[in-house]
Amino acid sequence: MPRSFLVKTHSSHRVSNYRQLETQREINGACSACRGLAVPLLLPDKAASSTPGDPPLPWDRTSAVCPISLPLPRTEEARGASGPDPLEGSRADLWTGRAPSEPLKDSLNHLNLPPLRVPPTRWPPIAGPDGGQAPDRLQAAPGGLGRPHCHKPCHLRAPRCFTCRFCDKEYASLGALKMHIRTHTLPCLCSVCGKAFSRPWLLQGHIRTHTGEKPYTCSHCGRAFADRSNLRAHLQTHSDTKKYQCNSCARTFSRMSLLARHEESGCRRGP
DNA sequence: CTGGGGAGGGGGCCC
DNA sequence: GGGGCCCCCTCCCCA
Repeated sequence: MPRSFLVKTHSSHRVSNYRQLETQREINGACSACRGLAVPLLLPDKAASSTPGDPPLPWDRTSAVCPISLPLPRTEEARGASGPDPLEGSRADLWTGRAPSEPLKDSLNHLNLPPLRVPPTRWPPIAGPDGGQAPDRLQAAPGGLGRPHCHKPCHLRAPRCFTCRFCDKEYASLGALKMHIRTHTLPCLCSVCGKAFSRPWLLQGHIRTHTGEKPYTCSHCGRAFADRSNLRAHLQTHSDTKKYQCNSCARTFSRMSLLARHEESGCRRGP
């Protein structure tokens, strides 16, 4: 069973757009693990800010969340040369207090998050749909991250378990719970594009998409990849034996996802 | 429909 | 206990 399968099984739960999760970010402090991560290159055009005079955007306020230093020259020419930023509206929504865009509001409703406190001194208020304060989704539980005891039937056989107050997942240790909590709070923020991640190394991998760094090289063809997993998947293409076989037609595939898509499309060839 | 690259996610393990 | 890293996975997109 895939490990990720344990948490999110339905595609409807997948958050492919980080606008949906940005409001969940841990507010009351920077992610210490992300300190020191830097992007030593020019900002791509798509990361340029909006028009001058607009309120400052997240990447201009690195002190707000994760203080990832970004000593980048950002000229007005670069700002002006870029086209409209598809994420601009949502970013501005989150950091300026303007009412969230409709997709963002829908996402918030979809997430159905429990409340969590937002310290007003560290985080700009997010306007709700009616122009008032947004629903208080980030309010922390009194005195902790989660519920230290189960008050319902618990699937863990541990004498004590910790339940995530965001999604009711249960963990045998507080450390495991804290790690899980990060997937809700997303404390690691990319100062280039504003995307948020649960862990520093995820952010590092994302930063490579900005830098173009590809440290993983295929020993067969020399092709480079930014992500080890993608290299591993690529290595499968060099393999004669494909791991995943269709039960109906015996075709083999290099990836489970390809097999799944093959079966979903309706394999009628038979064995 | 298929193959593959790119991006990102989660839990577990080790130090 | 925390952080870094690993492994395995999914989803999206394009040719």
